[in-house]
Amino acid sequence: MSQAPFLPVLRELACCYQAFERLSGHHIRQVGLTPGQFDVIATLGNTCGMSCRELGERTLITKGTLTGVLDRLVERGLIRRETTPGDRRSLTVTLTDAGRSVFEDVFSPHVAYLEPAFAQLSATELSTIEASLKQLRSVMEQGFGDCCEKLNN
Amino acid sequence: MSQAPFLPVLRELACCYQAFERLSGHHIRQVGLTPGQFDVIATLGNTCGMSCRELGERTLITKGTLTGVLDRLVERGLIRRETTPGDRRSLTVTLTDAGRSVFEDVFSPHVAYLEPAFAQLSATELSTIEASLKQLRSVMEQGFGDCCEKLNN
DNA sequence: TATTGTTATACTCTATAACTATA
DNA sequence: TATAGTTATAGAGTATAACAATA
Repeated sequence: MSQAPFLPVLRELACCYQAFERLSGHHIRQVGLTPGQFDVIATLGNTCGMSCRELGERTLITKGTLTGVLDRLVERGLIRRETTPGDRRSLTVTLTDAGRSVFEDVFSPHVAYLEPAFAQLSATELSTIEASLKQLRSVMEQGFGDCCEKLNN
Repeated sequence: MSQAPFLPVLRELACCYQAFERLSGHHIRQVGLTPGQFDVIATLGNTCGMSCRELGERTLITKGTLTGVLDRLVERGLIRRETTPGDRRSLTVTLTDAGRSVFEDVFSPHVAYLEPAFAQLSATELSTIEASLKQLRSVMEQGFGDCCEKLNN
């Protein structure tokens, strides 16, 4: 299972991501949001809205699924679908006031929650980690296009 | 959204993992396996089997879900549930011959598929990346226990 | 013809909790 | 009492493809 020298890296990547998911997922579910829903809220936070297409690209949720995720968020009054001026095929998705306040109530404490753990790392260490991740990602994206594109058809 | 200096690291981690999922998920689905099913097969590969509890801990699949995943793999003849000598509550899950050959047919070509991309990285670079991931994970696991424990009750 | 988003289908995963058998 | 797995339930994500409206 460890013939190839890069397998430990991939295993560690998976474990690392799962640690992150567990750490953040716990917080998120307490507000009654699923990871996908939080992803949408977090992506819309601090923006003035975007099309479903762009939202799908950024969250990596395919368009068929996205419709359902957005439906549930609309039901809960957290987002709004508006017609996009200039292109009547497109819809612009924005946070409602309630959505914005969920974003603030969840995201900021979330950051605050993570803060002490990350305080142990120096700026240099953080840069090294970020550089490592970027390098790893670029290797895996060889010929597959950007991380956040081309998923919705 | 980027007040905290560690947020870019988390964003990059998520993107990096998604790149990996996309890269490997594509291959896996072609064999008709879901990520969870592949996870089980890969975890059982090169072992002589393990209990559902251990399998759940390693794959991070909770026990309720695991039953269903295993059912589907049994249906397809890829795994077997056997009684564990010494503890009649426990079941030992092992790959069947068919399961082992799926493991070999999928996993090795999978590694071969990834190989050229990773060949660009030197041994030193790989170590740096692995060290970064380990450091990042350890920070996120502060007080949360090991990556692969305590998920099933 | 191509793009945006919705609908439809069938399957799978998720969280949770109650339950059986065994220890 | 605690542990190993199963069952049950309700909700949500996934892949895929066909579809309507617009460009």
